[in-house]
Amino acid sequence: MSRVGIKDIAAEAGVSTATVSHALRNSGRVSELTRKKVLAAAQKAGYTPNRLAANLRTSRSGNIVVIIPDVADSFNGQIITGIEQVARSKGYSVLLGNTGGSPNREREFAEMTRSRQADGIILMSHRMPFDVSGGIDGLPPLVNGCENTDVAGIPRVAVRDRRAARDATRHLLEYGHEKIAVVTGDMESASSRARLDGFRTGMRDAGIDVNEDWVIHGNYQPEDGERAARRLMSLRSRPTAVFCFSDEMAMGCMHALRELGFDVPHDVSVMGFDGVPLSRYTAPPLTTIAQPAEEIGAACARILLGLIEGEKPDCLETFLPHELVVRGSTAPLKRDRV
Amino acid sequence: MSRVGIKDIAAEAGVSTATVSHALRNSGRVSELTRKKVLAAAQKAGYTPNRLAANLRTSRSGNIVVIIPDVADSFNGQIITGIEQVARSKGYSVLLGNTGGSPNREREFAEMTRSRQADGIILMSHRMPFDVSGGIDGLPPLVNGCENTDVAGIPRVAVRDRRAARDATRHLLEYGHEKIAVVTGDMESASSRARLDGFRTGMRDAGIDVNEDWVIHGNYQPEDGERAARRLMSLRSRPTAVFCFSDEMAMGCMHALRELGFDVPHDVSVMGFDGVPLSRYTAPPLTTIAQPAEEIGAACARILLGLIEGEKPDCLETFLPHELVVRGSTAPLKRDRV
DNA sequence: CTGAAAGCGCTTACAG
DNA sequence: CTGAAAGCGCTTACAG
Repeated sequence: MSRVGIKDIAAEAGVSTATVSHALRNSGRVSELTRKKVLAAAQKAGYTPNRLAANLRTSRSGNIVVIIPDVADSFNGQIITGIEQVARSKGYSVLLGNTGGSPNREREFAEMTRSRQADGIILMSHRMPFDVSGGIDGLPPLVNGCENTDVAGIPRVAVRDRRAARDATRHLLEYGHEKIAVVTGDMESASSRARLDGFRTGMRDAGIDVNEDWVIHGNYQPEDGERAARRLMSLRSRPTAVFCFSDEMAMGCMHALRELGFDVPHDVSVMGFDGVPLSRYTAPPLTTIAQPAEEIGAACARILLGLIEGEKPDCLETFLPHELVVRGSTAPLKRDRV
Repeated sequence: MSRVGIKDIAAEAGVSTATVSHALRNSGRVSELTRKKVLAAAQKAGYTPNRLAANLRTSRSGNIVVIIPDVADSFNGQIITGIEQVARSKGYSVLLGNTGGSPNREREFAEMTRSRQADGIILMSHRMPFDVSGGIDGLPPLVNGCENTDVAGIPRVAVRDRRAARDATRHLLEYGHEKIAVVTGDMESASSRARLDGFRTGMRDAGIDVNEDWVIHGNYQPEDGERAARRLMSLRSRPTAVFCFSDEMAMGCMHALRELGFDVPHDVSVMGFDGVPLSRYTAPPLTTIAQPAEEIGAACARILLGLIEGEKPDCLETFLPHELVVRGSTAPLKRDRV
């Protein structure tokens, strides 16, 4: 592999290593002629700069780490795609911090900034992986994606969760549903709490009491939706609609309902949240609140790279628009149903 | 951030930097007492080693790069999960090389080994991103996941694609289907060609001719399955079963069939390939060939890390077992159907 | 078991 | 516009 270094190029081109370095990085401090000479020598020698050396010298790794519970989750996958695109376009690489939701691993990945393996962090978690009791001044460049750490001063990109959940609720209300269940995300998460709050607000505005037996806590996975559906349908009094805080939970929910002999949407309407690509393909296709996942990721990356290069972000909260996508998994309430 | 270096720790502990380095890395060349002293000093100073410096010195980045078409794809997501787990357990980090199938980007990410940003590559592509006309001796540590580059000497981890596709075909044949369509992956890919070959073998063994109008080429995405279904159902002579080379295509296929008014499985049986988590949750649940995706990723990582540390792999081809998972999307052929 | 010192391959003031 | 030289913060023979 590339055993040839900047010294060899300097010798070959008959200039100093300083000049080679400038020419290679196009710093503009080198005459056109010299630059050409250097480039030719580098080309001829098949030279590739050793980034490890440049990294040490500049104290920058050129990496960002994205701390995320599960890469294999559809929504997370989209977020990462957006992050990667922007990072690459600006010469950065993405380190994968897959945590499975473990606070320990979140902290381990966050440590990569201290050990200089990463220049900044995109954090898709509601937990702050650093001690901020002494303020946030010592923190590395850090951006929150979707989730909110409840630490003031950390930039964040997300949809307006509260409003989005209220919009979902209104959709079900407009369809005549009053017996509405929700399957939440982790209630430690401010974003999940905001969604629940949006649901409650929507219900209150319509003058309808929330049945607390129909508030089931999940964690965004299909299994959680499945379990929730079984629980709900075993109740004496059953909901006519279920609003899940993720599409994957909605898929699990629909699956369980079907197995229990309920028809979606005629017996029970089901809504999701996220608008993942596969939500179009379920049977029936899923009504959902679509989030611009790739753009959220892209915006996170843009803000983080700005932070790394020393910019102050324009604003701490960037809200991207959500969209109600009505498909076949919700239907107007049949008043005469069993 | 950590402005304190090994020199500060050395001064604090009253030893040399060499000793600090040994103590910190537990090289065993330091007395227990000295080690304790050093560790205490490091602890007290809140010292975190600068990996950039260690990297330059040892000429190892501690990173591997995974070159993959689409992180957001369910199957790819599982593979990456397996890779990440093993890499982390051995102290390596994973750089994300999302290519969207672009040969250019594949090459760019592959260059990260030349620039020392990565110590090795897991390549989920059928294209070799290096010039191997002069042999494979100059190649960096490299492992092929699932895909096959057709370059001899590159370790590879996959299922037996040919056999797996034949098993799928046999399942449909056992259900009485003879009019079987396939939706393939990229035919540039040896793995997709092997699956098609397995299908043809299965058909031939049953003495049934393959109708070439029913061989549709896709690229693993739901849209491809959708398009294939529309094409197939517009034919004068229609298949009674469709075998898709990915679950996502099968989902798209089922969706289109439903929209066209066909019932799955009673009018048309549909099979997938991969066994992604969501395949359980489709309606009807998807019959598929399950691949041990996480284990494939894990095995890739294990072999690659071995290669990086100088081991020769036991064998160049590691085949992991696939499994036919029969669910509701396939059914015995109704002889009397329209 | 411990230390003095070289060096990994770049970048960057500084001087000319 | 160009060069000589210091130095980023570690690790590692080498010597004792």
